Amino acid sequence: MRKGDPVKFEEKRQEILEGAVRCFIRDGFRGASISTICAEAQISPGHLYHYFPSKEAIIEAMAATHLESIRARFSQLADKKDAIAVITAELQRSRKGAISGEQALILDLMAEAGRNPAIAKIVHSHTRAIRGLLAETLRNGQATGGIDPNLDAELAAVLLINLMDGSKILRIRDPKIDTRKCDEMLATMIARFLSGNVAQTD
Amino acid sequence: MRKGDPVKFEEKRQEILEGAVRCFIRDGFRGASISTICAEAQISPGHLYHYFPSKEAIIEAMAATHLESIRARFSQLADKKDAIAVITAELQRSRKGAISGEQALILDLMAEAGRNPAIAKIVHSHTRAIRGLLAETLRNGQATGGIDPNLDAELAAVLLINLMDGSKILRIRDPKIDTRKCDEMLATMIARFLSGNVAQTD
Amino acid sequence: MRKGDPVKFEEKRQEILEGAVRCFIRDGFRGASISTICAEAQISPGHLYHYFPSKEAIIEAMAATHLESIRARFSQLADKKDAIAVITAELQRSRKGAISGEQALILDLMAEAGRNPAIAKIVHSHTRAIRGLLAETLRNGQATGGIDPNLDAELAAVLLINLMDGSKILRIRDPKIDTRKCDEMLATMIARFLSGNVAQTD
Amino acid sequence: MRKGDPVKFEEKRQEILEGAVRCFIRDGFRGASISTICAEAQISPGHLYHYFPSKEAIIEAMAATHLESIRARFSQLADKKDAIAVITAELQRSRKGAISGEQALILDLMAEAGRNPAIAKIVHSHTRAIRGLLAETLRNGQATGGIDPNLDAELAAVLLINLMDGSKILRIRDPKIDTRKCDEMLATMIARFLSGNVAQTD
DNA sequence: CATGAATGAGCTTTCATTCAT
DNA sequence: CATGAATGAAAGCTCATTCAT
Repeated sequence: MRKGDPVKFEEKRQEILEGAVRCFIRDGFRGASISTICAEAQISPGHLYHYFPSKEAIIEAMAATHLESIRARFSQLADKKDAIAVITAELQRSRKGAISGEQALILDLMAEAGRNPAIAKIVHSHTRAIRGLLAETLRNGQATGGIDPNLDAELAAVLLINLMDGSKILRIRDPKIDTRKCDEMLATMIARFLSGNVAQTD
Repeated sequence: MRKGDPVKFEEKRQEILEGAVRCFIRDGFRGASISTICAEAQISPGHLYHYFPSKEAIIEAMAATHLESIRARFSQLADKKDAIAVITAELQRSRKGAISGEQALILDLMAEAGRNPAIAKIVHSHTRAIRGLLAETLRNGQATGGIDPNLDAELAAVLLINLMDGSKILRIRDPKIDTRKCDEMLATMIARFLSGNVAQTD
Repeated sequence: MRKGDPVKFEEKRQEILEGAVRCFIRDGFRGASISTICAEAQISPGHLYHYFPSKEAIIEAMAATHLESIRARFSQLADKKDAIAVITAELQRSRKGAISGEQALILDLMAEAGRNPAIAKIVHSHTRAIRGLLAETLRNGQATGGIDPNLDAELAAVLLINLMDGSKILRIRDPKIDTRKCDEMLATMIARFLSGNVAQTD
Repeated sequence: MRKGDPVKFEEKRQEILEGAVRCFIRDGFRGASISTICAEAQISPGHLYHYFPSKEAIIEAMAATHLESIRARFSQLADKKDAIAVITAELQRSRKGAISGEQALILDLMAEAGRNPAIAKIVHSHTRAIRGLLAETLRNGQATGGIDPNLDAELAAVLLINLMDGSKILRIRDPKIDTRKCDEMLATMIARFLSGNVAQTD
């Protein structure tokens, strides 16, 4: 696991992870085999272990990398936009996103986190980060108006994540769904939720 | 796959499936092995193949059975309650539900549906059924008042399923979450969505 | 690891162990592979694990069985003969013994015991048993005369085992050695030791 | 296998062998891996093959070197002392010796010699040398008195080696053994053997 | 109906060895 | 001289599945 040129080493690691992602999307964490990953990354099985000590470690590294890239994207969005726009942008990206099959990957990741403490830890930390970003955006919205100031920002952030998670399953449940209409109604739902109609709550 | 008494045959099948569910919850679809399932169902591996032609078939039958039981529950609820009550009841069941770990099972199922056409088909049909039930309940609500009549009931049903799916991930993302508060805010969200606040939507 | 007929199960286990012994003699513990053992025992690699949970377990079982058979032989000898005859008989058996290569096996076993606590435990218990038997025989000899009564029987037993162990290496050190003469001199050595010449000891 | 400075080359070879010995003691011949040896010798795997063409060659060189150092020690001892003192000195060294675990190494070596002709050859030559030295010492003793002149010096030397070999196993068979007492009785045994007690031999 | 012995492909991982730099 | 990236065969082991009883 030592290396000469740390830069090249890290590059190769990323290359392998990219191959692994493709395999995980195609076959799932358990379904993907080391030899498939090696074929995808164009290296020999022996050499893979130069970069990762175990399949487990590949999954962990991949989870960390993938979730971090999501978090980074959120961070950028959160800087410039209001909560609704952040969520909307993310949902659209999720649907038309560069990496097809990302949804299944996240589902696998969450299912794995339900059984594997190491993955769980990574997911928890990621979740905290995302939730924090969203909550802050919401608080900004509450300060500048437009968002119901009575909402607990942290909890509302939880629900927004909830919605985004659910929408990853949406296409699996019905691949023929009209994405456009669906996004519109999601926007409606979020808007109504955050704007603070008190009609039926108490 | 021969059978003497079709009733006993079906009973045994269900018994095996119940054991399989426990294994799938504990270890996931790939992680659970036939021999584990046999141990759980107290049956020999040879005999198991009397009831199911393959592991694949067990997963499919289990998916069908499990989703059907969810649908049946929904059907009962939908008869008597309004949409909000249906969702709320279901969410609470999901959290405090008899079978702990059911969430992970559903996640696994959805992830599998993303790769396995046979499972996908089962999920699609189940989704259509649930969505139909919810949409009908929503339409009733629109007729009797209390629910925004401008909402497309089918699409709104999609979103409600969305919320329920997402809330399966919620506890995995953060096991320490305050379930009570979260349920309350979910109710708020749904109420605001369905009641039809027009604040920011147009 | 369960079974229908415990007798057949045990028979098969012994059969596998016999094959394993041949492999261990030929290739050593580490050098022998599961697939070699399977070939020797004429079973498939998967099936081997029906009878033993690991290669480690095979080595342990084999060690236990092998050492036990040595102990049983000693036990029989010790009943009827004096110490010198016991050792002499054993040495001759070791040389002309049915199982050729047994010496290398024992060496491997001892080397393994030096690193592997599980094997060490088995060896220790075996050693205690053998030493006890020899010591008793020696004490009988001391009582009936012919063996120096001043000798500590336990310690003397240790030395006799020492001699037998060493003689396992003898043939490896020089395969052309004159076994006959060597045995004679060993008998002389033992006789002189046990008879109790006080010439140079103090 | 090219070399610039033959002296430095040989020094590095020895350095590697020293590292290898430590690995072989710890893990056995098969258990020790090239990369472990490289780590121990602080050298890269590629570079190691500059000095040795194969792992096999390392074992052989190590065997030759190690046995030669034993022979050299014997040679020194044999110059100045009588046979009993030589053996006693060696036994004590073996027990309290600088390199702990050396016993296991020798056992491994002998077991390997039982299977590997190249190693066997080295061992045979070493054995001949040691035996010659001991036999000469014994003949000296027979000439100057104190050692039974009727003993075949070569054969007696074989038995003394026998004893030394066996005592390498002693501590493995029973780590709690009282080394001091054991050494004393070994001295007694050798003394009685060499002094020529005729009590029960004819 | 029911068992569990048996298979063999495939899994993750290790390791001696080679080679470009 | 020296590195460590790279290979590929083989290791121990698991598992879905079949079959004789």
